[in-house]
Amino acid sequence: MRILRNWEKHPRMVDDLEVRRRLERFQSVAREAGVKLTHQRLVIFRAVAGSVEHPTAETVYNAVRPEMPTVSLDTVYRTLWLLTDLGLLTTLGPRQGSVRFEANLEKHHHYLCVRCGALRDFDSAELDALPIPSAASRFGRVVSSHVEVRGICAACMQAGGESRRPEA
Amino acid sequence: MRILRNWEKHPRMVDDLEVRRRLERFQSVAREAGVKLTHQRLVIFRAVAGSVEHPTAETVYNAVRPEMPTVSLDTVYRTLWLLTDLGLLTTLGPRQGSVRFEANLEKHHHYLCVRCGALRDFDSAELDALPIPSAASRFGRVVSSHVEVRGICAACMQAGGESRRPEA
DNA sequence: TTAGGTGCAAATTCTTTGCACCCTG
DNA sequence: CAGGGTGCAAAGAATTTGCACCTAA
Repeated sequence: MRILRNWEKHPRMVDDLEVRRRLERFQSVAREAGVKLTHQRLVIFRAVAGSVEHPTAETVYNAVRPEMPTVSLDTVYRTLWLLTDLGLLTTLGPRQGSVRFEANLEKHHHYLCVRCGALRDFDSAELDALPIPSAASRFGRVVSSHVEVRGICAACMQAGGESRRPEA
Repeated sequence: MRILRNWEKHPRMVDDLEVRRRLERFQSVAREAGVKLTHQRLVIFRAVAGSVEHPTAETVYNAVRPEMPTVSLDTVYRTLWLLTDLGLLTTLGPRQGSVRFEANLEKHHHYLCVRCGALRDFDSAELDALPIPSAASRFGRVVSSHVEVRGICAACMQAGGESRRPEA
């Protein structure tokens, strides 16, 4: 059993209405794609859709086991990637070892704590409107862009926090 | 032996003067920190300092072996993390499996190809000056920020590219 | 009914560690 | 010459895969 990181200890929730909206979308997208709506998939998607923490596969696994003690970690992985392929989730690329998933598909930006790895969304109309410099579009087609702000989160400032290898 | 990704096939170089500047900095920082200047460290640092590709540990390993056939992959790892701890390198967090390192410590931004994983720097005075919204600084102290632009790079657009699991 | 989904266990991939020898300072 | 550094091999963590059974449609 791995040591829990700070951000894994304090699950925050997405508001209920939004979760229901995401679940509906899941059901219609899945049906349309001819993908079966299994109990596992529902529960796993709900776990991600209801979290604001950008959980890892293992975090989702832990969140889901009380309700569904027989799931296997590999089903969680397969389901998360399936949901990503269906366009229902987005991944953030591994930070400190593990890929992290999110169900927030709206344009937004990220705050990353380099101490504990906490990763939170924030909105900013001003940043949404950033121009893409030609220095960037020179490399190829541009699909999206967002700002990543790095720092030390309030919890870590206060606690000292278990300092894992930061990524600068 | 893993299949090479597009960006691993076309090593680009940093200009010579800049590499020399970085090597000098390395020597003085290492000396000051009481860290030994071994042949391995020099060669490994030069490999990262001279590349514009944000190489993984394994990419560095391959780049360095012709010159130093007896290095071990774990020495490459230890050296890269040492250099990072000394503040001479920065990491980008793993993308598609592996952590990637860079020696460019100036403020800059990133273009990421979601197909092949190519990751390139670009500069933009305008983006350098972007304001940090209070929605972000609310989470804690802010240390840095940069823009990440995602898209499909020119090589992949043309080639079709081996499509690895993209990170959206 | 039946193809797709799941659980289990084993395999892979990336990275770190323990230990004995080596080389820089 | 002493203590840090290196190479080797083995351990660990994260993720994927093969296979036989199960279940939603």
